[in-house]
Parts: sequence; C-alpha cells; structure tokens
Amino acid sequence: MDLRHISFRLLEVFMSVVKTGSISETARRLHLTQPTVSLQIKRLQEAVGEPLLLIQQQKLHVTDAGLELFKTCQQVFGHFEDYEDFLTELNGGARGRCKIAMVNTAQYILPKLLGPYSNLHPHVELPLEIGNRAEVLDRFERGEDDIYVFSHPPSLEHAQAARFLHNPLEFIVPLNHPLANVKAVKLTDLMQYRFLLRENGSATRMLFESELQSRGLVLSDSVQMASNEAIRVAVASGMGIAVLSRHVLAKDDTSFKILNVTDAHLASHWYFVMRTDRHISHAARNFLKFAQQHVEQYLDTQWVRNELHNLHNLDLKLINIRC
Amino acid sequence: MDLRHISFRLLEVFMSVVKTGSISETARRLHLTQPTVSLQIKRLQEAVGEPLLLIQQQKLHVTDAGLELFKTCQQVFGHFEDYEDFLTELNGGARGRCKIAMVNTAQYILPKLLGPYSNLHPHVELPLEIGNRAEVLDRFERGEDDIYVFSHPPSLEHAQAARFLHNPLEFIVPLNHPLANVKAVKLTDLMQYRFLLRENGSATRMLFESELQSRGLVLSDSVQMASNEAIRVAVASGMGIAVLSRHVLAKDDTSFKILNVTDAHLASHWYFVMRTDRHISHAARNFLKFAQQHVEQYLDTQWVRNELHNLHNLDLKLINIRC
DNA sequence: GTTAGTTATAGGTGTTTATCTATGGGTTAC
DNA sequence: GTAACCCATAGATAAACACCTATAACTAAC
Repeated sequence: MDLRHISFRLLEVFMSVVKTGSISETARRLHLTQPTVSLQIKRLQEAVGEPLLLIQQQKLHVTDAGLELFKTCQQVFGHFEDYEDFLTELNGGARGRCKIAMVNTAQYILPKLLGPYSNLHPHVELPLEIGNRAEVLDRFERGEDDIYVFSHPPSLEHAQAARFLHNPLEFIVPLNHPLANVKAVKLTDLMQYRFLLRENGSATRMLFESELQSRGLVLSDSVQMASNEAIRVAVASGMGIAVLSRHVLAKDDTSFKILNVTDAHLASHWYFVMRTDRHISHAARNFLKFAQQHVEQYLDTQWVRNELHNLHNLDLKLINIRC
Repeated sequence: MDLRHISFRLLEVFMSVVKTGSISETARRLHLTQPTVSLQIKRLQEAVGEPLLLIQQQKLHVTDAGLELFKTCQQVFGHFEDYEDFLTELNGGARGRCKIAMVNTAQYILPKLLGPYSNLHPHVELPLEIGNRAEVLDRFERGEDDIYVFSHPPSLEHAQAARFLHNPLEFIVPLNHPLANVKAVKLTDLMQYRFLLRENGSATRMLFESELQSRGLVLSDSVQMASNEAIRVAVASGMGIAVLSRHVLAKDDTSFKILNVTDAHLASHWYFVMRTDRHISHAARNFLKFAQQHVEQYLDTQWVRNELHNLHNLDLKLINIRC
C-alpha cells in the first residue's frame, strides 16, 4: 500500500462512492463527471493494491478491504474535524499562548487585566516575564514574546506600540520628613535630599533625570535600588526620598507621604509593544482586543488612555518571517 | 482549512520536520533537497491557513497549531497502519469471506474440509449456499459466490474447474429386497424395480440416465424425490431402489443393502468450480490452497483425486471486471 | 572575516493530476 | 428494440506537483 500520492480529495470521493453505492451518483453530487470518479477509484485501488469495489449482479459492491478503508477514512476525517475545531478555538483566541514580557513596574498594573482575561479564557496560557528595562529590551530584540509592556516605548525598528494608561510619577517622602506636611513644594527644594533611584535605564529614572538635566539641576546624593518595592519600603523607613510611578503606590498606604510638587508633573504612558515582523498569535491578538475593550473597566479610569485601536492593523502572517 | 490537495507524502514530510526540528535535516533523511522541504511546508501551511512552524531565536519552533496537527497526523497514520495490518491479514487469508455454493450432495463431503479450515482461520466468514444443480448453476451465472462445488462440472465459458474427489455411485436396495443377498447382479436385472430418483438435472440422475440410454435400457417405474436423505430413507423402508453417491451413504448404515452391480460402474468426480472473470477473494484463494494440501487428510483417502494444482494460476484481478 | 550551517526564494523541468468530452458495452424497463 | 440507465476506457489539456539547481541572507563558530 503506497499512500504517498493519495490526497484527501481522493478519499472523499471514495467515501462518497461507498455511501451512495454509485459512481454516477457520486459524480453528480460532487459536480464531477462519471469518468473522473471512475478514474479516481481506480487510482485509489492501485495505491491500496487491493480491490475496493467490484461489480456483482450489476451492482456496485464494496469489498471487505473497501469497507475497512471506508471505516479508516471515517476515523481519519474525524481527527481532522477535531483539528479544525481546535483551529477554530485557536482563531477565536480561546486557546493558545500569549507570552508577555514586562518591565518591573508594569507588574502593578497588568495583572488587573490579565486576571479577568485569564478567567474568560482558561485555556490560554499566559506565561509572564518580568525584568528590568534592559532585560525586556533584550527579549524584544530576540523576539521571544508576543507582547511587551513598557512605559517609555522603545523607538526600535520593527516595533509598533500603543498607549493604554497614563503613568504619572509621584515624589514620596517619609512621614517625618521636613517636607512631609508642606502644601506645595518646588523641584529645587528636593535637590538637597538623598534620592533612592532604580537602576540606570529604568524609564522612571530616565524621565526624572532628563527633567533634571533640562532644568540644570543636579542631585546631591542618590542610592540605587533594584526594585520599586525596595524603594517604597526604604522611603517609609526614612532612608531617603524617591520618584515612583503612581501605580506602584497603594491608595491606602500611609507609610509615606506624597508631595505636591507644583513645578514638575512628570509622567509617561504605559504601552503595549509588539514586533511588526513577528507572527502574532491569535491569543495575543485576542488579548489585545480584550484589553482595548476592557481597560476602562479593570484599570483606574482616571488614568486610562486607550489608544489600542492603533494596533489593530495586525494581520496574520505566515511563515515567511524574515521579510 | 482545505485538505483536498494535501497528500500523505506532505504530512510525512511535515512530521519529519517536527521530529527533527530541522528542515535541512529532514531533507537529508528523506533524500530531498532543502528547498523542496521548505516549499512543502509552505504549501501545507497555506492549506491549513495557519502558521505551523516559525523561527524564534534562530531555531525552528512548532506552533500550537503545528503541534496539534502533528498529533493529528500521528493518529491518522496510526489508523492507516491498522488498515495495512488488516490488509496483510486479508492477504494471508486469515480474514475475509469465502462464499461457497454447492449442490445438495456436496453437503456430505465439503463440511469435512470446511470444519478444519474454519478452525484454522476463525475470522474467515464461510457462508454456504446449498441448492440443486439448477439453482447453483444460476448462482454461478450471476457470479454470486467465490467457489462452486459440482460433481459433473458445467462446461460454461468463464468457468474453470478442478477435481478433488472421486464420486462413485452405488445401487441400494431395501434389506428385504429379492436382490439384497445376490452376490453379483447385472444392470438389466434392476430395470423391473421402481427407482427413486432425484429431480431432473441432478448429476447423479444425469449420469444414470445417460448410462441407461447408451445401453438402450428403460426404467419400468420411477418416483422423483427432492433429496438424497429422502431417497435413502425411502429405500430403507421398502419404497423402491436407488442410485446414490457413495458419499451419501454412511459406512455403518445397515438400513439398506449396497448391490454389487458387475456391469455398471457409474462414477463422476467432485469439482471446485470458479468463474474466471470474477475477482477471487484472498480467503477463497486461501481455502483452495488449504484444500489442495489437506484433502487427503480430511476426506476418505481412497476416493481422493487431487487435481487442485490446476487451479493455481489464479491471480489477483483489480476492478476492471468486465474484460 | 571566513567557514559552515541555517532557511527562503527564484526559476526551471518532467511528471502527475484533475478534469473534461466522446464513445462503447452492458442491463433494465417498457 | 428502444430509451434510459449503469460503468469503463481512450484521448486531450491545463494546472499542479515534486522535484531540482543556484542563490541570497542570516547566524554561529572559529
């Protein structure tokens, strides 16, 4: 039996012949001519090396080998139907994987969207990668993930990005800090204090430092710390003051004080970023659609800046990835 | 998803790529060139309408859709392997159907062969048809069965036949018959008695009547009866005398007497007959082979005339039956 | 920076295919 | 015996396929 050159079309034709018990009838149903069907069956028989149909008493008769092949075909087509169902789910975004890499700070925000999404589509795998800006940029370079989350979008080629959330920065000081109860302070007032900063390259730090530079200000003292959490706790315990994303600060957290800095309103935005040259999984596409429709619902409405519609010129790309 | 033009070869190639994780390696293994494999995969992806493989970090990576397709293919090939096993059994004659039609008298003989054969190949279906000569000839005409058993072979076109057993006819009389204890009788001595005969067309009767005709003898009285059994019982109960196949008479049956007719040794042979224009099932072929090898073992050796080797120019014919 | 290894693409070729139309032989039904 | 079916075969054609070679582009390793 040599199936190499047997196509599924051929099996379809064969099955129809078995079902109708007639070559002519099959031809009519499949909009073919009778000789075509005759020939197809002949080819199939040659491939199988066994008679499948024969004529007895002027009637088409299915041999044992033919009947068994018919059953086999039923099974096979069943499997492909299952596969088609799988594809449908995949296309509907109900299944698959959406790999997301985000910078540290985003972990205060994104889970609010991921939670509801994951509940809606429990079969979608959502592996998350969290790293500092440099690490996430690396992953982007290598195209390891479907979606990247940055504040301060990287202006790389092959990148497309869209905002979804405002990202205001706040100055925080310990409760017992001299400025803690001052109603309005200026940026220059802060320069004399020790600043606790994230590592170089962090979007928050970049934003802050570029503001300082543009105003010709210089910090008198700074300490580098690896995480927002560490900085928040360090500030609360009096180690210094800091600039942190509003989203990092719980509303009811009274272990520090937020300053009202009247002459500096630092802010960036949170972006979903994707490579334009990579295939975008259905799950990823679907998650973005979900985000577009539900950011207002699941994130603080006052900060939402939903520009995700900009992304939806994503179309399915097949394998020719390198183009 | 449009599988119509997808051949099994294509799926094979795809599976190899998934297994090796490399297009080039697959090309080497399947003795193809790398572009060929590349192109095949591309075609398959177009047919499925979904990316199956993509390149991540310079490595070929199977997508969810690809992996699922791979699993589907495994299943599908599994089914076809099962089917191939089935065909193998079929070809070995271990499975299938061998439809046999025989004339009444043969039912005293054939079961002795069919029993052992059926025990050897329990999966072979052996539907038997039993009828008088005219009925079996009809079946032959319509090609309803694989094998026919006749004494006195029909000289039809599209028929091939081979002997396997001698079929001597015996004259039997009731125990209290005047000739019952006569050592040697002549055929003419019998003409005055009432003969119990099978229906017209029966091989036994044909043989007997042609013998009478050639000798210019005429029966004085005869009664027609439908079965050998009926005749045997009727003879035993004194209703008349009869000519019957030796094989119909049990060796230890003492309810009648076999005459020693010195001037008439009527005999024919038992034949397996087949149509030459019909496909011969593997099971039928196999049964004939079995018969050829085992007639001596299962039938009375003294009567065996094994000429079945004459049949074994049977070769497999595909559907073009009408030729 | 050269080499050896990927994969994709372009272009070419002989073969196979999926079809068709036309025809012939056979059967069934009237 | 004619009409209306059935199926098989022959012959033709355009498309698709299965391959190839040659080449380009990219990466990893030396």
